[in-house]
Amino acid sequence: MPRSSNGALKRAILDCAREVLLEQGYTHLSMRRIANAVGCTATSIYLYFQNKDALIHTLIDEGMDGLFQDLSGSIEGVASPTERLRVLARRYIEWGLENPEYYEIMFMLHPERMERYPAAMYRRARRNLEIFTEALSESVDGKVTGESAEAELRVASAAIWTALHGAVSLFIAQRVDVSLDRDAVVAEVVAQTSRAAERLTGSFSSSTTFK
Amino acid sequence: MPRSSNGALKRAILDCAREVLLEQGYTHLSMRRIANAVGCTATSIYLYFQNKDALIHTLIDEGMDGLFQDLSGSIEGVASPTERLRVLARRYIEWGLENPEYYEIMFMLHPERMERYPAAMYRRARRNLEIFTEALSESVDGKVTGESAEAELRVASAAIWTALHGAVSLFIAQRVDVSLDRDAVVAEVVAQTSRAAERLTGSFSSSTTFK
Amino acid sequence: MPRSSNGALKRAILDCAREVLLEQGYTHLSMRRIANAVGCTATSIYLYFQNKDALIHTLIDEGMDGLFQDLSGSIEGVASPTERLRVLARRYIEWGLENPEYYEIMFMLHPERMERYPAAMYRRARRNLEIFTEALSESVDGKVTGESAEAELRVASAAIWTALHGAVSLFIAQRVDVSLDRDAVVAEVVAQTSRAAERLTGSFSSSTTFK
Amino acid sequence: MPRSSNGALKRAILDCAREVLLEQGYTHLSMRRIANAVGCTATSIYLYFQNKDALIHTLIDEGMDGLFQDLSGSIEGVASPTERLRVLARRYIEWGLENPEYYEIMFMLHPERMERYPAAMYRRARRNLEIFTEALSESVDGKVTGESAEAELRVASAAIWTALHGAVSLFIAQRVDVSLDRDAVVAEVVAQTSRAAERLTGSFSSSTTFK
DNA sequence: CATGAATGAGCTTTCATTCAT
DNA sequence: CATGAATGAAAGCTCATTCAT
Repeated sequence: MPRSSNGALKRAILDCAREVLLEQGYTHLSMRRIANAVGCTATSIYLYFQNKDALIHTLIDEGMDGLFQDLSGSIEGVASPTERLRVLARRYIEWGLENPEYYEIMFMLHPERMERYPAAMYRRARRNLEIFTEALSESVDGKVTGESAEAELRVASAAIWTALHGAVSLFIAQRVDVSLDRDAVVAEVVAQTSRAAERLTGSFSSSTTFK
Repeated sequence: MPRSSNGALKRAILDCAREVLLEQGYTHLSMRRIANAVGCTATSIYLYFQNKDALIHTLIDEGMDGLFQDLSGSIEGVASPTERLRVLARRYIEWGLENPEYYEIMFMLHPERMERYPAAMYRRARRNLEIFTEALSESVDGKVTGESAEAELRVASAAIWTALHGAVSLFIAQRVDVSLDRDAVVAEVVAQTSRAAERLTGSFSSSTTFK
Repeated sequence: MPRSSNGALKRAILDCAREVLLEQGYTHLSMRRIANAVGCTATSIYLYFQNKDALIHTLIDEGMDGLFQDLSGSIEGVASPTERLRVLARRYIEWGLENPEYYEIMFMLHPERMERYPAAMYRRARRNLEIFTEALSESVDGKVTGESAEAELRVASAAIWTALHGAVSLFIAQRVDVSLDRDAVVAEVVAQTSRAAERLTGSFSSSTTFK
Repeated sequence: MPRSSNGALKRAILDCAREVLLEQGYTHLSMRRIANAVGCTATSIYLYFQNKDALIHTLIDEGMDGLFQDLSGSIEGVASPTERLRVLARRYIEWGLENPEYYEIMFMLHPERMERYPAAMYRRARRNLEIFTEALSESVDGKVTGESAEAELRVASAAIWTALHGAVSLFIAQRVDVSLDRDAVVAEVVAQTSRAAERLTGSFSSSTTFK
């Protein structure tokens, strides 16, 4: 069953892997099943990927890149830094919900699999976090000072990211009560996270120090 | 290796399953490994649990109960509703980080395994969400009115929960940058979520409507 | 296809493994083939052996023990030390030719497989060499003296062993010209090796020093 | 990666095969690995060799020729027939230890692979035995007579060869106690074998007839 | 002359589960 | 109450080889 050459099969393998992922979940993602979906033998996959790890890493990398393109695209032309942060938050969740199969392997995989994640790919993946840190940084523009300013920003953007991730992952896992209006929940999460800037600059009453 | 009868072995199985879970992760949780840890045969496990699903569901149920006990205990004697919400948020994260093996199977499992989750257990699990809804409800005490008042509260508490879950799950999966101060991130997440009440009651400026 | 319990299958596995070994050679000795020969599934083998290595090591150990029993039995009641050495040499070759399948895995395996050979088994295996050293030692009885006496004996018995092994292994591998009288070759090898004692004691003319 | 045409690639394949053999052992010698080492595809190998067997046979043939050149060269100018035999014995072992990768496939392969060994090559390989027979023959020069004289010589030289092979193969397989002085063992083996002439001519006391 | 694409057979091993005792 | 014996399905992976280009 020869293909039209030129790596068309490689593309097909990646696509079908995502398909399997979407329909049967990561647990059932096996080389044989992928091969079956593609219409080739399991052996053929090894012509394009050194092993299963490499295949998955490629998939993750594609996902990371796709997410980053989406996020950076979304804030183009958005002038207000505050608004930019909000847009990012919203796009993150939406991208996750639109690409659950990517999202699952990107962020919901057992850490064991990630230990061997190549450094070059890791750097690309981090951009998805940095874009939040940057937006937050511009958003507070100089108002957060002191030695630990940068650390504070990184902490805050990590907190934002975890919150967004929580929403995406629970929706994907179908753990959020279906009787709730999904859009409303998303909006609420976005609202909660996108006020981080105000907190950092202390621009509202709450002066509580948390234990 | 006969036990003192009467389900002592059942207890041992559950405990050892958690042990295996903690030490080797869910991926490596197999009937044989549990049996090995217990000191019985894999067959024996089937005397107490219909199958692997049932065992895991029991484990999840125990975890859900443990979490609920912990959460309810934590707000006993806390008068301020606002403070109560904050305490709950903090306790949720802390419990998750203290009981990662429970948390992993409770909330980080592929939905496939949950599809068969028994209704009775499901109801018990929901209390962990409801406790947030209640706290939030008391926190806004009557200030959120109208037909959709209840829905709004449920939406808001779902949003809180997802944010908390995001933090716990990413920490467990070791996906949060290790160079960050974990306590600081947790504090930040707690801070972000525990201001939900203010939002609902409109007690601050932001009047943005989210697209 | 349940067996008569009590490890009868374990025995059958070992026996059939030897059978496969004899008929198809080590290269084709696979878990599946063994299972096929036994009449069980490959999985069942793992009930009795941790893995393929363990199975082969058991086989080797059995062979080593069998050889040792044979060798020690052969010299019982042989009074003359010189004659004892000759008998050992002859029995070694004969045992090898009678048990080619054992011999092949015992001494003709790639060292890679032997790296993991358990220490306890290794000690048992060494007895087959030591029995030669002892016989040689008694054979020269005190006539070889000096600091390096023991080392000399060990060197000489190693040389004897390698010669015997060479004959066995080449016969097994069918590399010796079939037109030759096998018994004659064996007799010649035995003759060559069993005069080692004379050499050590210098009881004949040859005083050449070998570079 | 086109070569300078005319079989340069064939040469590279053979050389790299030996390299792989030396570094990874026969077990890991696969067409793919050879191709990798050469820098061509596995398919290309089939342009020069009908199959893996043919490749290995060629390698064996080269080895057999190399050994023969070495052996014949070694006795040039050695006048004494007795000394010639000794030199041959020593060179055989040394050549084997210096070219373990050749030796392994030449003499330590499962007979299955040799069954298909081409007759022409087989004849060339035999010269390595005949050179021993000849040396032995000259060594006893007319003193061994009778109908079976030739057969006796062939038997004796086969015995010599097996002894030498035993030493080489066990050293290569790392089965000889590493605490022993290798040179001493080799010297001992050479000593044992090179006295075959004396035995044949009955030039020493031992009049034992071997059972 | 050389390759890229592909395969089928085979490998060791792990898994959840069943059944007679 | 508990086990020993056994299984079928599946996993990831490697191999020698073929064929059209």
